[in-house]
Amino acid sequence: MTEAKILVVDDEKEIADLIELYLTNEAYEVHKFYNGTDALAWLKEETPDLAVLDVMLPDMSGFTICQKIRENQNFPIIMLTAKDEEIDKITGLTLGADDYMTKPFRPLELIARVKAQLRRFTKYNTAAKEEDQDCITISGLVINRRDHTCTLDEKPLALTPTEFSILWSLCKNRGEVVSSDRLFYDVWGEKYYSSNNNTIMVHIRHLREKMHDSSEKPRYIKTVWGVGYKIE
Amino acid sequence: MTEAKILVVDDEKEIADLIELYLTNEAYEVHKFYNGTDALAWLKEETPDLAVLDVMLPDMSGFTICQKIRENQNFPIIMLTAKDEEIDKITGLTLGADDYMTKPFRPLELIARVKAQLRRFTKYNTAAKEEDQDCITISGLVINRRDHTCTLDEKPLALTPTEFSILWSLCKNRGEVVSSDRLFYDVWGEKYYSSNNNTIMVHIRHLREKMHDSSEKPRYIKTVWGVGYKIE
DNA sequence: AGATTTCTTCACAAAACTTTTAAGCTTTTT
DNA sequence: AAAAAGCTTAAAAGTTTTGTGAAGAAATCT
Repeated sequence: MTEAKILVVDDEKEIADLIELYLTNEAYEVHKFYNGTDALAWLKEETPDLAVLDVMLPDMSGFTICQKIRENQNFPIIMLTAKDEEIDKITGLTLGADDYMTKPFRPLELIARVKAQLRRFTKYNTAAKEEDQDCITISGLVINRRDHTCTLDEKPLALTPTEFSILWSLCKNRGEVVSSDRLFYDVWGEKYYSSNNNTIMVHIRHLREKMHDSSEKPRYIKTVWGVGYKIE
Repeated sequence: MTEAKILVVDDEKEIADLIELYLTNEAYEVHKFYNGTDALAWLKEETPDLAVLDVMLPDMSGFTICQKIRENQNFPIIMLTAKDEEIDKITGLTLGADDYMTKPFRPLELIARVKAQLRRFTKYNTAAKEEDQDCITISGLVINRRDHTCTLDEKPLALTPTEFSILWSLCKNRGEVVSSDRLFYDVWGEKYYSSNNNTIMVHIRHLREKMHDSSEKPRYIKTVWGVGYKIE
């Protein structure tokens, strides 16, 4: 791809300018904005080949822009996050994005990632996004989102709505650690986002009870200390 | 890279000469200037592979040179700052430098960083390498940031969060020395920045224990005396 | 409304992890 | 060769995270 069009949004002027400088040196066409509103307005008229978004913007979250973009477009997005923001929060919320970097970052590394994403995108552009399933089976455990049922070794599991959501989130992200923050976000949504209680732990306990799973040597829901829970 | 061309600008003659000495010993081609004007003049004619710039110069700030360079070039820049300029640490990085060191510094560490930057730069510039940003494999050692697992010769390694972060940082910077300060910054973030204890050393020991690695003849985590640790 | 189920909070115990401390060892410098 | 600086080790002390039981609040059902 020659002279890809790149959208850069960051309210810290120096950083935005710096990124622009580096990208321009690499012969990219840079469109730079210091706030989300202007960026969104521009996005209505034009479509970049890639976007670099800061998470913290004065008028809106970079996540919001990311979501808006994903509503109808599929080009790569790289998010910039502050170092002090908890890493779980980042991984939890950067799902719509294709990559992220923590500030302060090495400009050259950003360039490298921009190039990598552009390569990846042009390469797999044709490949469709993963289709979402309604039923997941994990060794004896069957969970169905459509009719909201769950069975374990053929026997039905009666789950409460919250329990079901948590288990669904874990199954959907099978093999990955899902942090408490992430679970909270998945189940309760962004507005109730606060993880300063052990609500999730209690639900996990109930889930494990109903699944006859122990906390020490669990068959399904495993505790990843200091990180979260996972099912493999 | 053989015989990289390196620009050194520092008005303190002893320091500039010292840096030149060390770099020359490493077979680099050094171009040394005691002020910014001469350096900029030289930059109009030639292009180095890397630059080491002092922040405090008699005629202009090192940042100015840095910015001038960044107007049309992308080679790595390492800034030298006085110890008391705490804020400049960040500003230096964000204004276009790729690394920085506070004076007084250990010459060996500067060399390590020069090498690291050169390696990184060539790495970034080499042909398309479809690398997985979340999973690194180093001869038998596999570390995955996404599912937070680590295996050594197929066998799972149970790591604590801190151990995991340290090992990740070392693997991510594979081949280059990571100083204790750098590790501290990577793992704990800037707010807890203080390296006047041997916390890291203890974690390194635990890591080596779990990896069945010895400190005398380590397979993975190697001690680079006076500088830090590295994995190759 | 009253009963039932579900969800959240709290306090405390247990487990796991991190940091500190201190002593011994190795490398580098003087 | 002695001194200084840096690294390793081990164990104790401190902290954080997770698990559990029980109780009260909120929602749902009858």
